[in-house]
Amino acid sequence: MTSTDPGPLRPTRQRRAVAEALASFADFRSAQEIHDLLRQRGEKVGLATVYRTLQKLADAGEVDMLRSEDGEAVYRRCSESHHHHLVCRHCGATVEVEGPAVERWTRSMAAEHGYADVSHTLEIFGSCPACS
Amino acid sequence: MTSTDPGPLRPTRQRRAVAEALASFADFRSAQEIHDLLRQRGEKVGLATVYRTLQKLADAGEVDMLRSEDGEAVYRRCSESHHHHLVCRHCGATVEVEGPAVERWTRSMAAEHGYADVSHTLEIFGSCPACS
DNA sequence: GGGCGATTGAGAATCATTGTCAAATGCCTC
DNA sequence: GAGGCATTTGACAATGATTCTCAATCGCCC
Repeated sequence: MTSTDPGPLRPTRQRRAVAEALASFADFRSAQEIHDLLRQRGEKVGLATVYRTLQKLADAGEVDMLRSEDGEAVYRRCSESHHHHLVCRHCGATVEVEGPAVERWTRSMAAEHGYADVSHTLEIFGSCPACS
Repeated sequence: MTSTDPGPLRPTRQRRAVAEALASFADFRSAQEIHDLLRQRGEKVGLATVYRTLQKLADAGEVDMLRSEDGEAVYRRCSESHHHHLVCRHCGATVEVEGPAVERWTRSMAAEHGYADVSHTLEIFGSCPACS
């Protein structure tokens, strides 16, 4: 089944460390940056473990994952409801935005062309007030 | 200066080959797939050249470039107006969609938070009629 | 035809991400 | 609290896309 089997997911020291690292950031960070932060804090966590943990958190919907323009995966803790991001392309400052208009629009576009089981990705980039 | 003068862009055999390859596809292809096609056709074009050419075409706005879910860059020739894509996640069939609603929405979201110089990316994924 | 800068190609180099597999750990049962 | 066992971890190799290097070629203009 594609329906996610919740699975056990044991709370280990490493997983807690990654979760805390995420909590200390306000914007998107790559797995490598998170790994570096943990290193500096003295937490010993393997890089592969950071990747694995981030993926699981993303699957569980506890963090957002998106691709920066050069294709690198970046993560950020987030509210649980469906939303999108307004990201400053200079400093990375991020605002969560949402609105039924887009959701409705994507759904109707998909329906119009007979597409089922629809999902979408939407990110907005710009210069934040501080960087303009 | 960072602002690079576009420059002439010489029409070479290789660039023509890549352009023709793109013309023969209706959906998104990776640089590697395009390179393979050229190989099969007997055209001798280096992989690095295919990458370079695709990037230039994308910069010039003659092709669309987007990232598949696993971060790979994929390209497709496209109409010139601003639009988005409805992509079948099984077979890759693509439909170009557009609508002022989203454009308006993203602009107003950005304005509301004081962001300037706004751009956005939006892709819709689903199962096309043939794959459902 | 010649000059010359743009372009190409082959392969090395980079770099994020994933796979491997033995060792370590968390949890459950007794 | 000890033992059994599946999950998780970590160090490092492997993968795979993309970029870099640089000498050889090519296209354009005179």
